[in-house]
Amino acid sequence: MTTSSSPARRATIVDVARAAQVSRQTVSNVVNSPERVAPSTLERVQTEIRRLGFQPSRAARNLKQERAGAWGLELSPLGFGRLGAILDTFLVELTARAAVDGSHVVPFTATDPEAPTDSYERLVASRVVDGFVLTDTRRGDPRPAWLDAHDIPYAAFGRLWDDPSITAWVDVDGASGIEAAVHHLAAQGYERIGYLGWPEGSPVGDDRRSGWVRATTELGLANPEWQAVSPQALEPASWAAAGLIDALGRGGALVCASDGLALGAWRVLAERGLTPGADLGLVCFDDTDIAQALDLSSLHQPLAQVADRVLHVLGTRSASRDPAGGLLLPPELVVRSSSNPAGDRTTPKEK
Amino acid sequence: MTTSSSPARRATIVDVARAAQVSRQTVSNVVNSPERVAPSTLERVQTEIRRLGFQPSRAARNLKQERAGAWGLELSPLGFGRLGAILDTFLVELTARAAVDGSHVVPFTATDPEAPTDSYERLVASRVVDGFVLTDTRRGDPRPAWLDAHDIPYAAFGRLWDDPSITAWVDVDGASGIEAAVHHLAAQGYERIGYLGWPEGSPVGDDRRSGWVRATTELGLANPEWQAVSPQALEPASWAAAGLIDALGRGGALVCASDGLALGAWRVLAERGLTPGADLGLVCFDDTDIAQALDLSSLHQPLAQVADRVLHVLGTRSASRDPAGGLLLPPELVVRSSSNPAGDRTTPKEK
DNA sequence: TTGTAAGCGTTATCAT
DNA sequence: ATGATAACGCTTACAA
Repeated sequence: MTTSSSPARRATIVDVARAAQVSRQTVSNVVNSPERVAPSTLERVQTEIRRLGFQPSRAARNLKQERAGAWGLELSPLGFGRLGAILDTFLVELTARAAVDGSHVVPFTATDPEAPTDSYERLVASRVVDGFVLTDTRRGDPRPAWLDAHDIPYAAFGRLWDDPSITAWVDVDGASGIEAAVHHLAAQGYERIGYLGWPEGSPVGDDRRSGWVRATTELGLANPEWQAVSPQALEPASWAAAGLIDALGRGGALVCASDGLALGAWRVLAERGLTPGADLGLVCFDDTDIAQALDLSSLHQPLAQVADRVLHVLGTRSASRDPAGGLLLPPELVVRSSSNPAGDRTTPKEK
Repeated sequence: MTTSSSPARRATIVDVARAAQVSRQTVSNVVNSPERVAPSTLERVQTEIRRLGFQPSRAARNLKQERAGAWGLELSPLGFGRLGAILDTFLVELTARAAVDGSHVVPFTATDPEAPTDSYERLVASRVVDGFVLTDTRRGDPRPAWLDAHDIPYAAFGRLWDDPSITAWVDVDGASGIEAAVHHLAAQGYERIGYLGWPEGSPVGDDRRSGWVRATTELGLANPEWQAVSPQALEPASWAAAGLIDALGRGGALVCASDGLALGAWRVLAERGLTPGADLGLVCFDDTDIAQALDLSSLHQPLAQVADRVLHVLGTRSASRDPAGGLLLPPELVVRSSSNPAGDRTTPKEK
């Protein structure tokens, strides 16, 4: 900002037109349909565009085209800043992908918890966004129906559990991911494979658990006693994990519904002087920084792909009930030392 | 989206004008300078505004006012999705505060690491943002100088280390925070207070360490041997912490430059059957979900305040060299069981 | 291939 | 207190 009091004036389409000795329409064509411009003119104009650093004003373009070129994303306290949150990574991916076709992501926070759609209403009414990316979808979520009723485009990261006919979503296949984890652990030689999940009732949690049930049944390893539940907090997770670890014993393995729960299990192992992998197999979900830091095998959500497909759904202005919609992507199992029975990870010992 | 193929047409200022039998200028006045409108007209127009759900189009307003009403925020891989990252929380706070005066935050990612200012250039050139919020400032950061040279408003979360005359920043006072932590530990009765920090050379790390040096000197507890360094990764942090814990012994305490480093120390304690707090005091920095999960005392960064002040700096279109600028906010020490010598936290024991 | 005209929705200025 | 006019910068349709 140095000394001048107002920001530098930026070149407009007229400046370029004047400099290149053409009409402003021609400049517009150079930018938007270069193939309709004679090569010589094209180059002359492009040179001036570069020289002047011209970029079309988004405001003017938006006004004319009656679209914002932006998608709203609610930053819910549920999804951000919590243990094992992955939404920050999703935001990064979404932002990067949106930029490819010149769109933007506009984050916003809910203002009134009583009226969850108010912020959505304001943003479309003022044409700041063309539509929304939903996250943290839940049963009884009022947003999809409201958006549908108001004819507002949207796509969700997470299944829309209420209405199977709405297919404007992309999600990660938790069940098949957990299944893969169980098979991986079995292949590594772990014989008793338990599951630490969230209390029944959450769609995501129930889905993940079903993968464990399916895989252990398939392998003839099913045992309902090797299951425990805990909310997403360290203390209860530790207690639940402790019980499971007792039941499974050395040589057993534990699949956790989240990295946060796995932290509880890891803590118990650490306190008992047990090494993840060597003494007890451990695989978790989400592959957050925690899993990476603790070197835990984890199911990595393909967030870049999710972002890509979410934007695709938004881009194709087909109905939210497109029967081809509803995409389930498999997570990728990242194998680390915690599921390696020959675990060779060393830890500092007392002097 | 149901069946119709285009989104619903939103009411414009003309619709309201027609419905309320006034000119569109009067509607504009009702919205922007209600005091200049006769009470009866005011009410009539406001009723129509509500009835039609009218909101001024941002694109039109932006075009007319030649400002975007938005601030750009680069999502750097450095700041997001890493262990102990707090930028996601900062983004939430920034977004919420910006909304108060109708502004938005537009996140973006760098496209070319070789040309770090390219994305900035594009965003201002197309008038998507009026300026920027900088994070992850570092020595030799090319952005402040570039923004200054191009007369683009900005404010940084984090000191601008290169040029003390640039004061468009807000930061958290790491040194005084650590100092407070040391005093707190001393007051709790811990006698030997060590420090686990990052290798010398990072301005943030050096700043934090200086707080430890200052406080321990002041208290007559200085001992250069009670210091160790490690990069922000679990394995090296554990090794460094192990050495320190040996040197400090029971009844000592450890201040860590970050929650990530503290995780390493916590792990060592766990493996040795020691309880944070009761056996060894532990205080860390950032108060991320990890500190909360492990019940570690931690220095909480006042991100809401930082966001508030950053927007204030951007709002007042004073120069970036305003001598009144450069605000250092104290972090708040959140005391948990890890700095309580009478530590009463129970952990699940083996059956 | 290039240029002309109109309009997107708003607000600042000036007149009534 | 209210309204007419012009302008912000761009694109779409149409005319040359």
